[in-house]
Amino acid sequence: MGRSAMTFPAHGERPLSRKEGKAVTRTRLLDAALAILDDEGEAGLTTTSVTRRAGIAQSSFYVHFADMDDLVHALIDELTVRRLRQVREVRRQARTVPYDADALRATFRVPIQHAVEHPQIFRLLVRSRYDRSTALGEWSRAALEEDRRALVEDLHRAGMPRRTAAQRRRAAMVADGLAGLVEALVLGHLEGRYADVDEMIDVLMAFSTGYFPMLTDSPSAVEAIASAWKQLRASRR
Amino acid sequence: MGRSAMTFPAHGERPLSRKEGKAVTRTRLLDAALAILDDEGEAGLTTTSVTRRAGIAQSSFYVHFADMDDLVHALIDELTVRRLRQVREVRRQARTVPYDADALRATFRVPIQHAVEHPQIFRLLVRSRYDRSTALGEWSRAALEEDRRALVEDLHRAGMPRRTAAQRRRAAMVADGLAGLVEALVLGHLEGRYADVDEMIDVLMAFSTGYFPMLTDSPSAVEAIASAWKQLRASRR
DNA sequence: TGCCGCGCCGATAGGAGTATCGCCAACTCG
DNA sequence: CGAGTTGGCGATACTCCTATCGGCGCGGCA
Repeated sequence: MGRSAMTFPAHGERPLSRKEGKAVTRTRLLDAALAILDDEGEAGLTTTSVTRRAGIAQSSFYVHFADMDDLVHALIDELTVRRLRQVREVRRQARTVPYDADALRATFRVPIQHAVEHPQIFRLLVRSRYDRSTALGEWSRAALEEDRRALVEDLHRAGMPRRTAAQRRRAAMVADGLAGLVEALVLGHLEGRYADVDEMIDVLMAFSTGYFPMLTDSPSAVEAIASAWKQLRASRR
Repeated sequence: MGRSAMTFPAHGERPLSRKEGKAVTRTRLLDAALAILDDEGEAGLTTTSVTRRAGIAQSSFYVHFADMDDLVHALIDELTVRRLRQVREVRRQARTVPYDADALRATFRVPIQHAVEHPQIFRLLVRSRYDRSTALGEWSRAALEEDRRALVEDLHRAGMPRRTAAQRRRAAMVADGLAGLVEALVLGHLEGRYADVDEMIDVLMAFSTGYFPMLTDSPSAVEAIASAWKQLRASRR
């Protein structure tokens, strides 16, 4: 065997070409970076730690990336591509079926499944929004803002009024609230507290009935909330 | 003036005693640490950056703390004391009045006000939960778990059934959901999207009506959700 | 009033990380 | 088949951070 300490993953019969080998190493560096961000946060992300986890020498880092910023931007590009695929599926789900219980359940299920399948990406997204001075922080805030904007459009399309600034702000709050609900339960799942995704969606559906009255700009919105309280009081006698 | 580069804040007429001066410096170091965690995250937290922001020499750090871990634990102790005061107020609010609309609004308002008054602490709490390998991560997860446990107790006391593991899990999901709702809207406020706390609480109240049927372990819980859908469909014809 | 304690300081040694340099071996292509 | 390319490597210079050392000046106390 040559000088290299690298061991490639199983790759069929023939050895990798130079280009293929380089691409594999680059992918290992990106995967290593994502894993370290998940395990140790930005403080642990160094060329030394990334290359060690990727299984190459520290100086080999600079064959693939100009510096650490370059790696982080490459990671962001890759995460953005993956999220665009996910968001496209969520958008399709939200658009192609009428607004009923099954449709709403499906619009909850898609992001939950993505988060469950890619927990490192999910955690990086939700934790990075607090980073003030990093490219990851900017990426996360932009992604979450785009999610909110799209969800607000869904709510308006479903009937939530949008004529005044207060109405649009109300819709944005509902969108933020829905995202906060999903995030909280997904974290519960990832932290091992809730195993059953359908049970999670049941609770999300229950919370969601709370904003239904807002889907019509009518007195019934106020009446529905009053009615909910009345029913609660009645059921407790 | 003596050798020290320090400038004390205004402190009435008389100069500080030695003990007072030492306490002031220690407080400046803790405040500087919290500010740096907020601005730059754990990666920016070094003895050099903390002492520079506190306005003392780097080597003076070791007069007050054994090392950086010592400072972080001292910060955690201080944040824990402050949160105990806050949690006590929330507990009092949740206990001393009957379960009605005004009481529920108040139980939302207290944590929102604390977060709005202490945004750095709020952001540190919610961001640190993702830290796997830090004392701040452990502190945050413990604090949020305690919040969830107390909120679950509130829900059970308000009537949510607790006989089976599924019922307790359902209550925990509702508690997590409520926390997720509050956090999402508080972040919206801190990020400048929502200025009016009462408007935020209106939306929280609306979402909350969604879990009301769960407060009784009766067929009406299922009927209420079905009724909500029926009302939605009726209002859209 | 004088000595001691101590909070602050600058200088510094050692460690960790970044980025570069020069070399090697193997792949690629004409 | 041979020259050129290049991905990987070890060594290293430089920077930044941690932690210690010794000194200074001033507050505190007997």
